[in-house]
Amino acid sequence: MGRGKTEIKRIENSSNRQVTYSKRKNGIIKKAKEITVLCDANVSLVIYGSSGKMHEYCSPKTDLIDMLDRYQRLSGNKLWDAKHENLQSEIDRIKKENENMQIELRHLGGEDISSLNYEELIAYEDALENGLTSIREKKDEIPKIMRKHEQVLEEENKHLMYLVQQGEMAHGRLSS
Amino acid sequence: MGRGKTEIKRIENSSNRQVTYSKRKNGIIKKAKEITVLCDANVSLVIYGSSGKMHEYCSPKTDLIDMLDRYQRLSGNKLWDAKHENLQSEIDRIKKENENMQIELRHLGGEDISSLNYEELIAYEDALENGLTSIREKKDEIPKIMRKHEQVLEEENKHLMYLVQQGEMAHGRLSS
DNA sequence: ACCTATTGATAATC
DNA sequence: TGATTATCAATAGGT
Repeated sequence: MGRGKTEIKRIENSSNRQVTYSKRKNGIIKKAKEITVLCDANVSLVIYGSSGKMHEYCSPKTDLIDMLDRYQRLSGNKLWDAKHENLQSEIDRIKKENENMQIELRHLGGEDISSLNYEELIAYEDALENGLTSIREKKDEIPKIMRKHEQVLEEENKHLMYLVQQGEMAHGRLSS
Repeated sequence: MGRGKTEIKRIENSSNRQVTYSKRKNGIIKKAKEITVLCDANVSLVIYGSSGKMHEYCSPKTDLIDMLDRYQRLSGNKLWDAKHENLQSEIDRIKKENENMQIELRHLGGEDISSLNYEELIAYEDALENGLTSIREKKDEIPKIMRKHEQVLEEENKHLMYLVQQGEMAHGRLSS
């Protein structure tokens, strides 16, 4: 387009090349914006000219990181290094663990149990009974401990009272 | 361009949107290739349509990873590090959640409860009792359901036996 | 940078 | 989908 057909080959004249770069760069960015709006597409675009300057466009709502994430998932290409992969797999592992625990907690709370079979129900029942027994034992210990503690305190009190009385008596003899 | 001026706003008709997306996507990719050749620019382009399909173009010689490396150096934005930090913080968050659940599970199992105070013990006791009640209700339902099912099967059996007998009698009459 | 002749892209249509 | 074409949009080359 323009005056005279343009062959698609490197423009040798450096300043023409720079001009064309600048114009076409704007054109592409404009088109990227347009397709974003017209078709709700997501576009990520990074351009460098030979001058070294860089320009980018990324559709709103997403950022480059999002785009790249999706790129990886859809293309199967790995952009991040092994370290990131490890982190990702650790996340997946932990999430799974997490989910399992959530399910177990819900089951222990008596929720979402319709899918459980008889054996599983019995296992949960046992687990709950055991837990309950331990908790109750501990709970019942507490008043005893408190009573014991109370007794100790009382004894100590008594002893201290005695000492105080002794002190007062001695004081009385000396000062009055 | 095309027949009638086009406003740059979301195309509501989904199939038109899809067609336009496809055409314009090709257009942009073509332009990216052109600027690459004409101006020796480097271009990285990733597009997704709402259909979920993804297309990319990246100038020859480089690949997306190169582009992103240069992008980071030139823009100062840290994609890898940011990504890395995000993953790490997500791991930390999930691990913490995980740990809390593990503690709760142990508590519900009656383990590691020496640090719990009286109120907490009571709360766990209540939770366990509730869970136990629900589990037991469900557990006790199962034999009833099985018995019902058994009855249905028996009835069905009876009916089938009857049909078989009928069949045999008819067969007997015809063939022997 | 701005201007226009001209090519290129594409919306509508089949 | 894929081709066609009337139109609009981008832009090459000149100033």
